[in-house]
Amino acid sequence: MWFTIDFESEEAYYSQLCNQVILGIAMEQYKEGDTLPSVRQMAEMIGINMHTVNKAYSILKQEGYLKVDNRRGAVVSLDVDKLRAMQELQKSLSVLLAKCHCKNITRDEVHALIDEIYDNYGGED
Amino acid sequence: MWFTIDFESEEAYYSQLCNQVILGIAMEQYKEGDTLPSVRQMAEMIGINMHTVNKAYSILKQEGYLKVDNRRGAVVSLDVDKLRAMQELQKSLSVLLAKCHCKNITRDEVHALIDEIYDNYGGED
DNA sequence: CAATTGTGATAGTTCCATTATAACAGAGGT
DNA sequence: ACCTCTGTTATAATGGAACTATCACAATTG
Repeated sequence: MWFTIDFESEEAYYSQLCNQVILGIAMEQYKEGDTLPSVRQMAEMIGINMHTVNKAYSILKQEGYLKVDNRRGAVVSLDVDKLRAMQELQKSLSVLLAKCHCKNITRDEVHALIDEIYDNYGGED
Repeated sequence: MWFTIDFESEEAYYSQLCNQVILGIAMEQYKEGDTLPSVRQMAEMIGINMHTVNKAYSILKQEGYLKVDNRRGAVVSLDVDKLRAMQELQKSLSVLLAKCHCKNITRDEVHALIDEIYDNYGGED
């Protein structure tokens, strides 16, 4: 996986990194038990400060994507709290779909786009 | 429509207000040509500063939900740039659906949730 | 003229994001 | 034991965003 930070983006560096890790897990380039680069390695690799990487890893840990094993570093470990995830999904979608409706994007177009994106992630779900 | 600010939320006040206006338009409680409360009225009504309301209105204007008519105030005026809206939708969904996949939320569950939410907005779309 | 509209300038406060430097405990390799 | 690497914490400094406050101005309506 190739991690890169868009230094021109308005999105915070730690947020960009979080999202890329989640994308990597969803696309199964990182699987349960795999280790991510250490905070120092990752920091030097993508050109940001160690603490910014640490902040991203801390958030990912809290949200149930990683666990930390001293010496091994950050290990992909999925803690599935489906109920909470569904609640957050509903909240995000309510605003997102409101915008779609205002912009004349039909329900079917949203469904089609979702199928298209979901095909990039693991096989059968 | 009842506008309220959650002062305990991490979300910025201007962002909360933007989303509520968009929700109001999507649910057709505000229609093309309707006027929103003036920046001063709205500010006093929901208990925040005039300039924070102005910031929200400016963003909504730039994103094509309002136009500003001196003396009348903020008028709902939908400028549909569907191509841009689709691009932003795809970007938002790619991260959102990655999280769903990691949390074992199936494609069908996402489709069902979308139908449920979309039913709250205008009729036939 | 009076009142209200959006808008702009300026200033102050608070908080977040980011960087920098330093230090510490825990674990593996030699 | 010693060295090295891990995450983690503390502290400080900087820049910028969010929010508030006050004053002011051009434009429009009654």
